[in-house]
Amino acid sequence: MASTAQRSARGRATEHRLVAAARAVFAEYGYAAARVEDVVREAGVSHGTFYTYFENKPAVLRALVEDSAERLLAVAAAPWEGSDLEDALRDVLGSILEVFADEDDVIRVWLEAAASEPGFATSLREVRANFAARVADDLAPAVEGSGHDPRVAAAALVGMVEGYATERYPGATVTEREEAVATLAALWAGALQRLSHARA
Amino acid sequence: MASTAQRSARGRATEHRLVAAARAVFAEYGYAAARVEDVVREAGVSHGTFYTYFENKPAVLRALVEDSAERLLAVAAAPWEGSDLEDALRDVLGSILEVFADEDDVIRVWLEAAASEPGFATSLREVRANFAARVADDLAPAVEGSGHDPRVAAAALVGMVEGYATERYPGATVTEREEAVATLAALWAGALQRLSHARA
Amino acid sequence: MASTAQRSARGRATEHRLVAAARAVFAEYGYAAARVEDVVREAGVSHGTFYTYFENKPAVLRALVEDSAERLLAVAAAPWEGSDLEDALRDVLGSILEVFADEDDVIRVWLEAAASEPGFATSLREVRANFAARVADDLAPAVEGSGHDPRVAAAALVGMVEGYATERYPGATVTEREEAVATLAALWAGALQRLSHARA
Amino acid sequence: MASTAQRSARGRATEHRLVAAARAVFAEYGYAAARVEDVVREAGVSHGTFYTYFENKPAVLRALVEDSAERLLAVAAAPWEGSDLEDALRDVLGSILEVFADEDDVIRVWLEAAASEPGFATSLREVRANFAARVADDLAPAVEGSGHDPRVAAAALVGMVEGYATERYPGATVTEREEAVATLAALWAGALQRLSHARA
DNA sequence: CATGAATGAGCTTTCATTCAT
DNA sequence: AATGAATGAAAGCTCATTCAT
Repeated sequence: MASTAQRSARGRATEHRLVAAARAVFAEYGYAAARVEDVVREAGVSHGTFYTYFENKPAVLRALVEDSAERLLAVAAAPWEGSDLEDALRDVLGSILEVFADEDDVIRVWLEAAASEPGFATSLREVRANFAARVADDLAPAVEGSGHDPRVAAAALVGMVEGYATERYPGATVTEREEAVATLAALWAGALQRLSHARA
Repeated sequence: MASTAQRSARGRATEHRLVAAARAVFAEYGYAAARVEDVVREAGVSHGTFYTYFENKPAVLRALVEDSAERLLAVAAAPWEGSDLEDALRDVLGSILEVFADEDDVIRVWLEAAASEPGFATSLREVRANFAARVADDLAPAVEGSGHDPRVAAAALVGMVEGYATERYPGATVTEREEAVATLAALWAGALQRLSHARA
Repeated sequence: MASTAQRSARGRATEHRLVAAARAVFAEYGYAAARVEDVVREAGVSHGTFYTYFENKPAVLRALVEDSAERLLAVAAAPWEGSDLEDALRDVLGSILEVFADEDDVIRVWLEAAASEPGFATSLREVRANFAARVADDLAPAVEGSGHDPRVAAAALVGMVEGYATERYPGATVTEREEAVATLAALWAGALQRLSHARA
Repeated sequence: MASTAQRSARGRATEHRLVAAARAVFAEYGYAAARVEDVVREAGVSHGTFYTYFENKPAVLRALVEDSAERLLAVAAAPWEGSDLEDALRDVLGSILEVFADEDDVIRVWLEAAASEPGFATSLREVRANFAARVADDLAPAVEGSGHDPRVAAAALVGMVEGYATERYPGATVTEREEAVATLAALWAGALQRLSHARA
């Protein structure tokens, strides 16, 4: 039962259509309001077919979330490289915004579902903690002796990117999107510089 | 026969217990998973009584959200005063975090409900836009001619605070909470300074 | 949530109607084929009402079965009194057939449900074991030294009554019913006499 | 395209595996709870194959039941031979218990299915009536003038055997099984003797 | 004001059965 | 003969909402 079994090519195609349909339907109605019926209609399959591939409604979201989580964790783990800090930031922020742009619809329902279904809250916490820990580790040396907690700064900086990425980026023009990377990198770099100069 | 009518003292007390119960229940289960039955049990009243005071389930959340929105808009509108920028930021960030600490549970369900119910999405957008506009206006002169869009910076800075406030602040120790204001103010001030020095 | 809560008089009446309706519907269609919808239609209540009183379909049958089991266990435990063996047997067999006549419809579905739902199999085994143990104890002295196992004889005699009671008794005429008690008592008494005279 | 068609050797083997699988699955889960999916998994064939051999789920049970019914009717029809009554009874009861031991699993589901599906109720009634009529005919002369109804006695005696056979015999030890024939024969003979001596 | 029994629309899920390959 | 993906009718069950008391 559910999507672990071996599938024929036809089966994989159907499963994929269901996943794509779920993504579209969840994005349009929200997770709570979306019905399995909406998903199967969108996918053009029968009701029963849904349950050959997914155990239930949470299971499709889980499939979507797993993919997004994987991409997010990959960006979080990637090396930060560049000629200087701001250059490295531009690079990594560009990647992050790209993932956010692609996965925005999934991330929104993930956030929604996390409020009522503990499993999604857990996976969300994990991804965020991963980003925050990564940033905090990078920050730690610079912040040393400043009296500031690198974990606080990390949470704030991660929030800065997430906030921009989810609130403003999806509706932004191409031009704004391109320029935004530079602006965020500048903000982050400036913020960091202030912390590292601070004396307790 | 919803919550606009004149109430006796007893009536106001019942209504208040329902609102408090809804807040607790929504916080524990999430908005989607919370049932009217859970709310009335928590409030110690009967099923029917709920509908004497609220038209339906969204209506209680609306009552909660209206209060939180009012407080948030008040902080957004408050004058930013202080001997220098960082001092003013510490002041306003302190107020914001205080509100977030109080209203955190409501804000979470608000975010959740916004995903499936347009009304809550609208009010949420309004409050965020209010903050972002306020910050963008404050930023505009400093950013002038830097090539950076003040609206991008504003969204990012608002996101920074919201991110820290919702993710890390609720679980933080008293000490961290006290120090966090200074850290956020420093980050914000440093970020701003970099923007204003940038040349297109 | 199910029938343990305190009920108003009206509530008890509704619950009773549901139990009676379930009894009739199960008897007509069998347990497997009976739908909750059939029960609520028969009871003249809505679908939802069923679930205010019973957790699910098995739960109503459980209510019915508990009552029947209680009556059966009461007959099994009653003292066997009479001027001689056959007289005592007539007395107790009369009681048993009376209960079987009343509870026949419940016992049939109980048997059916026991095949697919372990809970009902267990309760059925318990009641039968109770009868068999009671009879075996009564038999033991008479069978002593005969080379016959009183438990085998007990199972057979209990089966004899159950077989007649469920197969032939329900469709029997009043006259046959009255005479059957004497016939069964004679069979039982004769059977016993043979065992007690047997030599290993 | 059910099981009447001509089959290749391979086809007969598949059909046989399905029948055996159904028997095992029905015995384990009961008829109502057993799914066609369980049967085909047990048989190691695909879903579609089931319907090449059987029209539907009842059809496999029918196949099983027909075999059991045939064996039961054969014992019912067999001549009762022996040096005296008890000897003849031992002979016939031994045959009956043997069939019951073999067909116990089928008989149980047959009983279950009879409660919800009229066809199985009919065939069951037929087999029982056959036994009862045969026994009643044998009894009639001996009971003549006793005031007892031979059909009542027959139903009781058949129930005695069926009761022991289904309740106690399947779980019995080899020794008990061997001795049980003698005990049942003694009970039956004793019971009969009492009836024939009775005066109305 | 308060109660809680009753409602019924709506959604999820199951599973016997079909049919293109 | 065999496969297994797809179907869709049927239930089961939940829960927001109503209303008689």
